[in-house]
Amino acid sequence: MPELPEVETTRRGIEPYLLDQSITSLTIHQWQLRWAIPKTIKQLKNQTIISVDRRGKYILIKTKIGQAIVHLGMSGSLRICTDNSEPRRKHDHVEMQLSNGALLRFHDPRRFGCLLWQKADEPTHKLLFKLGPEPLTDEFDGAHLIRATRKRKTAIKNLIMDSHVVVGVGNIYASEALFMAGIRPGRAAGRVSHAECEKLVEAIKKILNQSIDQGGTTLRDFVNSDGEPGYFKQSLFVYGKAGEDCQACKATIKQKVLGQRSTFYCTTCQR
DNA sequence: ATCGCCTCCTGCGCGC
DNA sequence: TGCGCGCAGGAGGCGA
Repeated sequence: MPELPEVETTRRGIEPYLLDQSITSLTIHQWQLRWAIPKTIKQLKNQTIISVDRRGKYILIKTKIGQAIVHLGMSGSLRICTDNSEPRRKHDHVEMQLSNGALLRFHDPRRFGCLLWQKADEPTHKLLFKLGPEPLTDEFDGAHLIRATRKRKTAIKNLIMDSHVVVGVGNIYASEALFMAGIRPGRAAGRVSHAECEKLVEAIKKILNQSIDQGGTTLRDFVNSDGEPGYFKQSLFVYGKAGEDCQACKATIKQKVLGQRSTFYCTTCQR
């Protein structure tokens, strides 16, 4: 399940193959993703890619006349094939042929991802318009989280996973960051102290940065590789560890559902 | 404005 | 061994 570090690693992995290349053909094998791919996506053909950016978990492939907006959902991946004999796999829904001979493939078994098109003269896409700050910028700081949490009754874990508050914090790292900050996931956001907000912000940045650093070593897996691209197993303290001993205090890691999502925490380390 | 539930889909793991 | 069931999950959309 791609979290922000995986998406950023994907962006870095594909960027060198896409930048300054023109799209010589675009083949859609499956139009029905989370939302149907718009027919207007065909405008990409013969356009030159001028940048490959990321906003939250959205990858933005920009040309002069507009940009493709790609989301990997939870099972999506983007891969580069430089060997044209490599067969298309099941669930390779979109193929983008580039002028340098590379082929970009969008693979997504569960089809929770999306591929949308936005013309350059249109206002910011509604999916991108209301997004909160990037977690790794200075804009996301303690003061921001304090502001966002005051008088909020929703669980702090739900709040940090809300993309209007901050983008890119997924279910796994939400549990991990709250463990690192010593905060119970279910606590009302408004009851998290200023000092704890500062701590939580630092924990989120640390976890995401660590994971991106690890991803850097797997960049080559984005090209001509079998299996899934270089997603990485960061060493996790609580996620998926229900029933196991907490590595910090030996208490048993608990699991509960919060906002319809599995949540893991240590009742001793987190208050 | 805020909250919480629903939904999309397939692969996997479990129990029998 | 094989089958069927239920769960997992990002995040927008919607009803209350």
